[in-house]
Amino acid sequence: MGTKWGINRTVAQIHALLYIWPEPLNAEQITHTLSVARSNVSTSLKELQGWGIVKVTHVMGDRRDHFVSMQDVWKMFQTVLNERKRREIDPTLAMLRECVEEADRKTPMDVHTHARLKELLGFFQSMSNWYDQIRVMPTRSLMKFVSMGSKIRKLLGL
Amino acid sequence: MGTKWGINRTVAQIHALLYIWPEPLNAEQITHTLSVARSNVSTSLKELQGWGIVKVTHVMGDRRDHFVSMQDVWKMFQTVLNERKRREIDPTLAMLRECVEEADRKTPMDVHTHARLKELLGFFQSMSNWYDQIRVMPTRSLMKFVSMGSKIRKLLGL
DNA sequence: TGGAGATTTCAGTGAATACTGAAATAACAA
DNA sequence: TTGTTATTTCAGTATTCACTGAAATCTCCA
Repeated sequence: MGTKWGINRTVAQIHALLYIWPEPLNAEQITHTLSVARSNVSTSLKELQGWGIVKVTHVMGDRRDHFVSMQDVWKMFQTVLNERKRREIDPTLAMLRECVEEADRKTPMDVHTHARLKELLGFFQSMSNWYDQIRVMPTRSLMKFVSMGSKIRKLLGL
Repeated sequence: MGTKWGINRTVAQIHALLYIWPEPLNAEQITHTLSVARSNVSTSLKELQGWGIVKVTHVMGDRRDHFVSMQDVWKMFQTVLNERKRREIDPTLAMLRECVEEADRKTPMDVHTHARLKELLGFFQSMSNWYDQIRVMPTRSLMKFVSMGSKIRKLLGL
């Protein structure tokens, strides 16, 4: 599933391994388990730390860095969502705003094109706000919120 | 943003063009506008039709196929979400179920590993249910639902 | 039924991305 | 310091994915 969402194989594999493994693993162990180059493991671990879902720990009497994955899937979901918003949604939003502004200035602007841009911007703005809601929810609330299913519509009277 | 989400450039470009363009376009016109090979346009259009967000139309006195994009961004969001669920979430879910079943049979199973698998399965199941909710919402309800923002938490007493 | 235009298929090529291994750097203990 | 182990960087290579252009197929009209 990872590759379909723009995540590279090694990164996904390492994350899966750390998620499921009961104890912290060092880079060497990961290298052996997955049969990939040591350097590849190093890069991928940095990537995962960049996303905030893998952390370094240390084990007694061992100089080497050891790594663990975040264990709470809901927390993990929030973390990744938050990071994707920051990296991908926010810049898109900024760019769309510029587009609309520029379109507003160019007076003989095609009315249809203008409408499409504004609709798109509106959508992204709503989504952005919604993401912000998810981000600040305590994990437990998020779980409840998502698990609720059909009750939501009734509650909101939609 | 497309490539980061596993969408290829040409496909994204063609979709953007059709979304913003006021009239239906034929493959020839797309080829010229975007400077890509005719065959590439053909393949990409098939892809977009496969996702259900582009449709064929015909214009009077023209044998050639013309193409239009879905115009309602919210509807489009639902359509893509729905398709991604079907293609990516559902198979993952099935595979996770198998894993958990197999783990249940193997009696001296690592308890931590088992717990992780179950947690992951639980998460995907919740998400799956939630997706199903989104799918059946009328566009207007979805808009309201997403736009509501902070009111949701209050309403749900979270 | 033949043929012109429209569309698709697909083998080959090109571009982007992932991965490796060697060398550089960093961390630390003696 | 100096040597040892751990980690990172990066140029080169491999792999995957995207794209092209030619040929095949399809569609429809005369």
